[in-house]
Amino acid sequence: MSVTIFDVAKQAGVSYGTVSRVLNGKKNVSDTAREQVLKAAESLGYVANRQAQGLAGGRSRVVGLLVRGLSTAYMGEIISGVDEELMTLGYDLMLQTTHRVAEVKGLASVDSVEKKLAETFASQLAEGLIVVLPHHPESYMGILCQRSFPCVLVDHQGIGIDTLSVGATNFEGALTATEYLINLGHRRIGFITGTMTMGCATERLRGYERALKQHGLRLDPRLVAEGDFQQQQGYACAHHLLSLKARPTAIFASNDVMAFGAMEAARDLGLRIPDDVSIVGFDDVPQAESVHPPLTTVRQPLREMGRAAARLLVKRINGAGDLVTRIQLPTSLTVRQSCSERKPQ
Amino acid sequence: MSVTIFDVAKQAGVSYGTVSRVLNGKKNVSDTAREQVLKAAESLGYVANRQAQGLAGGRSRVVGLLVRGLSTAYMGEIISGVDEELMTLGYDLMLQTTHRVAEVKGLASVDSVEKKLAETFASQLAEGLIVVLPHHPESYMGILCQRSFPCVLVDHQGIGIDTLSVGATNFEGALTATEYLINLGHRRIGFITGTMTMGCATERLRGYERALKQHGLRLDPRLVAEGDFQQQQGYACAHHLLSLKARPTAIFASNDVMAFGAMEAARDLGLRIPDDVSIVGFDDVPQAESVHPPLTTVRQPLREMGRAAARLLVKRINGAGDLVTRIQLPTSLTVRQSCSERKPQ
DNA sequence: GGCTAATATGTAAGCGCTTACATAGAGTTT
DNA sequence: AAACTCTATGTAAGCGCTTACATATTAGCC
Repeated sequence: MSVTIFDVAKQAGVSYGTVSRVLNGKKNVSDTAREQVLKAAESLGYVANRQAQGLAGGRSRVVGLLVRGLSTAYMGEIISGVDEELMTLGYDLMLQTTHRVAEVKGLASVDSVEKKLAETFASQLAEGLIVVLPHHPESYMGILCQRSFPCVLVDHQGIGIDTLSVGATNFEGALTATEYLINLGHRRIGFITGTMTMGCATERLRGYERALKQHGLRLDPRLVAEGDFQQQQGYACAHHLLSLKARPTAIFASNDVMAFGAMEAARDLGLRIPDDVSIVGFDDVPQAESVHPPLTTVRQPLREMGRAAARLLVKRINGAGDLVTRIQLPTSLTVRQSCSERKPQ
Repeated sequence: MSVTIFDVAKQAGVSYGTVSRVLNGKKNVSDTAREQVLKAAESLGYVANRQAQGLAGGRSRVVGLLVRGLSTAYMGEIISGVDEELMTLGYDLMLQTTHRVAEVKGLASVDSVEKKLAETFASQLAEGLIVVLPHHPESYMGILCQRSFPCVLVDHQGIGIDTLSVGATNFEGALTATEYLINLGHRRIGFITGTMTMGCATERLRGYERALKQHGLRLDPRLVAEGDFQQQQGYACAHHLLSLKARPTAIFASNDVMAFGAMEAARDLGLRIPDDVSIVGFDDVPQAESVHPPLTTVRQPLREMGRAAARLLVKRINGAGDLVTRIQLPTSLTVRQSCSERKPQ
């Protein structure tokens, strides 16, 4: 049926062991043999059977990617990054969503995630795991790390000494963006938080607060509205903030999606962006540059975060026990057209 | 290291053959033996090694999913559906993106897709393939179908007698939506097309045209603008249409993302939605209900399409050679708040 | 040239499983 | 009770590969 290593060996006139060595780039192979094998493999269209490779060598060349859902552009960007890097590293990607377990089977989600992970680990299909934006990784990551199953957390602070993680400078990003607004003359800056149980959300709030403090501005709690990273909540929070007697002249939303909601709220209240109110987001998802006006936002290098996670994981898989346990990528302010100087009132 | 079938056999006091039979639900096993095995497997936390299963039985229980990119919510929904269904069917999902091949390696994309597919096929990691929204599937699907490698095309018309495909009633959906606008009293209805090389885009245009015709309205070519399924183009097209002397009172965009762009354009021109202009989209991505006003749109059951594709593929893999080669799912109009009756002018 | 040391190649074992086949035991038939 | 069937179970082979080991070849050195 399919071409095996034996077929290649026969055609090349060498033993199958030699073929394996050539294909795996081992040394101790003569140039002539190598050449023959390569030629034979090419002409027969040989592709190694991954299952057999995995079974024999213990290397499946597959890593698992655990995400909660795929409905956000945020996720799409990260996955793309992971995927790209994995390709260059010769790995394949097995997608696992946690939601599906919980939803489909009606189980408590943490339990099922845990079970799923254990199975992934035990079934030896994947050599490692990348977990994006987990809510409560402590519950199950412990088991895996303890058994030294290679794992990388993306966009999470990490859960201890032995966890690898990749993140971005949320605090600094929020600080920079807030300062940007302050420097534009804004004094009343509304802030829409993310889901406050998540590390990145609290970091962003901290950045906002710090910026105000550094510039001698008082933190007005009425200007901080609690969002949930969803567009509708962004709309609601912004609507509320912009309806205040002393309404803010700028709004900083903890992610782009909420910023989109804020833009809508502003418009529905008859306010022009950026003339009447400036808006800043966080993430820099692709849509941010497609909206009108294009959104000024704190860029998180999502793709690069995905790539970094993939690199880190594969390094760990290959036992390169280096000292890096966390990679923190820089955020940067992407200035577009949703902000302007505060008009003298 | 890991628990094997032998460990289970020993603990259960039976031979490994019996364990395999029990675990695979074969008959000719006594109840007592079955019970023993199950108990032993449970207590040892046995999970089968997928690689070995695949190698021995030729069933990897993995299917590949080929997509072009992950940045759209559209894709996310379909993948979620595929993923959900695959889980209940006991399969895992291997994600393959075509963009990455082209981008990373700098190759001509069709060539590399072809190569990638051939490798997937040959490496026997996946038992089948789901291809979402391919641009030119003819070029490579031929090879696979010919070798009877199970494949399903999603959101594509299919390319011949032997291809399985899943789609939605694009024509009917567009027809219904256009009729809806006509029934609201609109007579000048702008239309923004998708990428016209894609089947779904032409179908939607046909539906629009048919509706006009059926209601005795003349097709005004000036009211049809060519878009590309992207938000910016949606903005541009809508801006153009709404700037016409005799501007349309409604705009029907070929997907939601362009409808979002259209909403922005309308607002930037000082037009209120739905009072001054009605907007209709296509797809019903999650964001459609989060925008303001919530978007009236033709719902494509994206998740269900994904599920159907997964079901169809697995059926084909299992050799259930039934007659179904295409599943067409119904679209439906989701009425929200972006349309109103045409005001008497 | 005879020795060791290095290098190249062939062969066997085994990864964990499925499945075909052989065998033993129980049940049925006459 | 002998011959037969049918069911349950054990065993062997083999999926396609990697890798340790054995063997053959070559080179290097005094």
